[in-house]
Amino acid sequence: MPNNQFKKGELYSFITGKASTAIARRLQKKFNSAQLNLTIEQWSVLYHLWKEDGISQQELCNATFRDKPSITRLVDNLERLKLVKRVASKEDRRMNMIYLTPEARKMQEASMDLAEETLNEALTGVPADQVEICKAVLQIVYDNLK
Amino acid sequence: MPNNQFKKGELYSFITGKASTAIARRLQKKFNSAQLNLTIEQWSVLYHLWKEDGISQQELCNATFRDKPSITRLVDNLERLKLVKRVASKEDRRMNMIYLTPEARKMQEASMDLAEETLNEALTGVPADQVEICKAVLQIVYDNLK
DNA sequence: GGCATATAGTTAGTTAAACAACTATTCGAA
DNA sequence: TTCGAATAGTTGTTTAACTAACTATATGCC
Repeated sequence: MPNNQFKKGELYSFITGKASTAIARRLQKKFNSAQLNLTIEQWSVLYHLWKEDGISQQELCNATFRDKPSITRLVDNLERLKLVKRVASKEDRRMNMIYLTPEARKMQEASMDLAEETLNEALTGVPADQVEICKAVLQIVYDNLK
Repeated sequence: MPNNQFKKGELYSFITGKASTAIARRLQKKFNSAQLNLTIEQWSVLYHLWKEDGISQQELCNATFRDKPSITRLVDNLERLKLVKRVASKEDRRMNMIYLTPEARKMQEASMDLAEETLNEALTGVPADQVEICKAVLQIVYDNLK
């Protein structure tokens, strides 16, 4: 007897990710109000570049769980916004190393503060230990499927 | 002291919904393999119509947590696939009532089985009580933000 | 060295989401 | 009763995901 047999009526919100959609929408609204001219997807790329830039598009694919065409277009748009620069690698000319511009660095603190604020709003009233369980379950789900 | 103060390094996967994205991708692959010519978004609309059809587009907006233009286009595409029909309401001529075609009804069982299978794969190794906690947390998050 | 294969990235086409602006119909209140 | 506001739905624009097909460079094996 499988321990997680799902009843059909419960499938929908798990699959459609209502909660993460709601979080992303709230964060986008905060960005707009704060005149931060960024989409959530662009922010998710910058998020990894703030930790380390000068990485390849392929590394960004892995970090952000996106495919190569998606990263190509996101980097295109970030480059048009003058937030990143493609620099051809010296060692392997197939690779573009992606570097942040000073403007992009300036956006880190404000946007991370808004993201933190959004999550705190989202998790209001949820005990910390349940948040931990939820995060762990979502990580297992991700690992099971990737 | 807020009980859910998030450390910045933990934000990303919560906001981007890695887990639900992975579930949706897995389900889409199963649909494709099974020759079910449906996107996950189209399926999510049919999902509600299988419970009750003859409802308005606005009711579909509420049920699927989408805005009106999104539903207009999804219904456009479902109509092109001959899976639904728009019928102007007699009582209120502003409204389209959306009805399933017989072809759409035929797809219910197979697609729901694949969805159930996907969720069971996703939740392999997760104790049932932790699944329940996770669902409850995601519901609270959704309610906090909507 | 040369050729098959793998890897990095781009381009094209379809589907979808978010937002703003729009039309048509209905409702409600002076 | 009519005029303003609310509601139902559509259209246009931008951004993004996914697939498939493509170019260019690198690697490895003979």
